[in-house]
Amino acid sequence: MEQTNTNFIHEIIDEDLASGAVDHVHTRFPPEPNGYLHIGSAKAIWINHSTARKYGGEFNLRYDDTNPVKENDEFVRAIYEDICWLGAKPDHVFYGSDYFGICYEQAVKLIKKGLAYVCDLSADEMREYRGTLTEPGRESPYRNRSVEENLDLFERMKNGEFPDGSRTLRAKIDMASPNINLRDPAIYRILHKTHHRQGDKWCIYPLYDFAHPIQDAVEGITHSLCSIEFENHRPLYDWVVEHMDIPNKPKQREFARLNVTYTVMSKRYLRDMVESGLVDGWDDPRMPTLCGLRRRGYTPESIIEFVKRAGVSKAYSVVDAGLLEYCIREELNRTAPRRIAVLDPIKVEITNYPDGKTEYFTQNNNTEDPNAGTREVPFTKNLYIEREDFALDPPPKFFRLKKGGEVRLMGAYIIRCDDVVLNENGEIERLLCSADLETRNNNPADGRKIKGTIHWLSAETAVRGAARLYDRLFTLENVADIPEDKGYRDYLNPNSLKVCENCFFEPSLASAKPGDRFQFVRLGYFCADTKYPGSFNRIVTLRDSYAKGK
RNA sequence: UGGGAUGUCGCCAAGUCGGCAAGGCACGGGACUUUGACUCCCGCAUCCGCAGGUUCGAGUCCUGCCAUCCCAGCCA
Repeated sequence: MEQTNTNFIHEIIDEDLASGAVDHVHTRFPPEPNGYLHIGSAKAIWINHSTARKYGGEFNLRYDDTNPVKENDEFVRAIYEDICWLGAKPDHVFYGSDYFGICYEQAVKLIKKGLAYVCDLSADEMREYRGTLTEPGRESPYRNRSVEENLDLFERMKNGEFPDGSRTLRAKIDMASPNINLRDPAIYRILHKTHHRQGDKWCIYPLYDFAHPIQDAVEGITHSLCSIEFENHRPLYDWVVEHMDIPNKPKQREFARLNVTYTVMSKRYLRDMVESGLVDGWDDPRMPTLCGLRRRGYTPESIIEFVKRAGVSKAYSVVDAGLLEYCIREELNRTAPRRIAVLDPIKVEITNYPDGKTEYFTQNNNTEDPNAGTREVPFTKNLYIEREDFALDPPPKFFRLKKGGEVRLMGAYIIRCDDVVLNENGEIERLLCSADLETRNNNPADGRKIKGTIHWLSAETAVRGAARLYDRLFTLENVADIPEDKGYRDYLNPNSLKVCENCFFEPSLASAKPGDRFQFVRLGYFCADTKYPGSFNRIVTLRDSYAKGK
């Protein structure tokens, strides 16, 4: 990944470096292993990783695994895999839960300093005492327990003497603060639950606001870059950092998270869609997860490029999915081999072409890349063309095949449609065409211009297969099955997935390996699916100007 | 309605000490074209949430409004 552009985060760091506040840069990406990474995560990964690289610093992956009820090892593995795939292999991998001992020690020190206390209020009571946005909170009756009592109670919490929810450890800050996060936030809770990594070692768990700054401090993080909804937590983050006896004092800085049009970015909803069976799994090609995008055929480079182009600021924004599509087209136009596929075939018979004859036509593997070479494609009397490339009743400016009209078979002859054979239902059975055999490698001698060029396949050699067409990124089907109160319902598109079961491909595509990407000429960019052999996912269409009548 | 943050072209986003609005996507027009793709030209904010003020001059300073987002988990 190249680091050319800067942003306001880098300006902040430049100032810190210039003022001597720090002499190096160390960042981290701290996902909670409670789901798979998505394209929104890619922004956070890129910002933290590229910032570290730009300043020659280090980049940690740290699992923020302080809540055992939502986390598991499957997510831990998947996150590492996806972050590496993106090209942001971390210099170090840590687990927040490995610092539970340190968190505990720091909590004890806080108690000794009179800055934390054990509170016996229930969750409901605590909420009541907390006040509201406009009214200050009230102090807990347990707020002024003695240090000795707090120490004793906290130790007994740790030893498992109390049931879940019966007590918390709270930071003693200010119940009247206009910032609700500062109204004596709970920093430890009792939870008798097996942790995916720590097992049953602990029955008290530190909350995010307490654990996170400690994790950052312990790892030597200089800049803790996170999304903007944590801005309200910064005073608390600083409070914790201030009162820990850890020399490193990391700074939290915030940026706006990534939103993309038509895209559900909430991990909760994504999990819901997976668990309800609405999608194939976390790697369903319609999902905005990194593994979903990967299976769909997106490259890590295109995703990083998208994130970079979308930019970094603090303003709420929704980036047009068209930008992501642009990024993958731009890359694949340069790199993807061209192949021919006919998704919805219609038979064409070249009436003036000999039975049993086969000639080979040379096709460019990639017109954008002279080094990509060429390949030989067989031509025979019977062909398939795309049903859409013929019109019985052509609209204005229809440059493709019509009765009595001519069209160029790409890389081969110009043909004229002489007759249309219909079946008993009045549907097109096949087209009877004649080829201008003089036009193999050149234009007509009489100077007539043939505006349209279409792709074709020899019916004798084409191989059958399937293609899965996704209409727009991340849109899903079966809207009617989804309750109206689901937050992701508005993002769903009932026509999002079309499976073409009766496609034909160039013979060479039969040996495509899962993950191989191609441009199917005139149809779009496709990727051989990793789950269904012989089927191709459409990553994105080509820009389509005949839809606009140009 | 308390606090915090943000508001520059349809969507993102640059805009140093105030000096007279980058770029990308999208879109429109044209050239080229054996992918109506690609590529290449050209166009696309007299205006910077609104209203005042300061100034020779303000997107950039001041004042006051307005709008949107975040915060009342023993989630992160």
